[in-house]
Amino acid sequence: MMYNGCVPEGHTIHRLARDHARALVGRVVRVASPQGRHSMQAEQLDQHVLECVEAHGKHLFYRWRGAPILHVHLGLFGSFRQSPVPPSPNTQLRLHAAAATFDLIGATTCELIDDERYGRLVGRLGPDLLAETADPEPVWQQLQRRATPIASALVDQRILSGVGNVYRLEALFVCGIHPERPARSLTRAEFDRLWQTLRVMLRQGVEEQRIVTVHPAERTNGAQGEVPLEDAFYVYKQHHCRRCGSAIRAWRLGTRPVYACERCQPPAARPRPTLERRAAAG
DNA sequence: GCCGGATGGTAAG
DNA sequence: TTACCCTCCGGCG
Repeated sequence: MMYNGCVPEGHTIHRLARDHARALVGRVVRVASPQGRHSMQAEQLDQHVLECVEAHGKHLFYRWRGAPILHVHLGLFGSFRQSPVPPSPNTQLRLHAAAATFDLIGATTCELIDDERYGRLVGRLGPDLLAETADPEPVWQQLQRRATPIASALVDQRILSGVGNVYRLEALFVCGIHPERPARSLTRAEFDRLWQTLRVMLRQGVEEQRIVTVHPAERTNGAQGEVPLEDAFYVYKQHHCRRCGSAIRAWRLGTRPVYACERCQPPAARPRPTLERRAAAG
């Protein structure tokens, strides 16, 4: 299973946690590092019983009976492959129990950590949209304080966790919010809708193991069978708006590509005057 | 065969 | 802001 064969956002991580837990928890797991770069970690984990697998934002944590916590972050290229044929020579870590084999490839982080580091890592993450009881209030508080573009704030994992480049752009489109609007310019109603939209999108991604944000009624190639790539997104890598037909604008925000329909997502009409300006005017 | 991207993140300057 | 880490794949010669 390739999990899209693509770059992971929170939905991929949560799906992996679920699948790995079902296949491996409670079992003695064989752990090896075919590539050799993680032999030390493999030796420490081999033949231990896996107790649970947790996902926090885009981080994975594996807890073992009598061994340190395994921390995995897939980064941009990382993936797990299930019983791959043929196996990649670059396999960093192989987890195997009973009939299940998972190979880790290309992860930026594959390390053993203690509870203190675990606490620090999880502690610096904002609420995880895929956590059942994710609390929107601290996120709303943070956004109200920030002048940075909302698109940038949405992928700041300290504010909220699990959202990546595709989900942020798709959710902003669905909510009619321009990516460059200052985070603090959002109304509470806009924020609530954005929060809800992201939660629904991510949950759906976990189930479908793929990002498809376009509503079935808006797909051009019918709603049956596998959704073709050109029917998956509203704006990400698109050229024309599916709703109004205008050109999708593509540009760079920081280091990341962003896409928006500036007709469906109008830029802020008038920037709110700053305190200084108001003082000068008064 | 080489080059350039790609849904991420960190750390140095 | 920039460099860097990780892998795979398609485009181009």
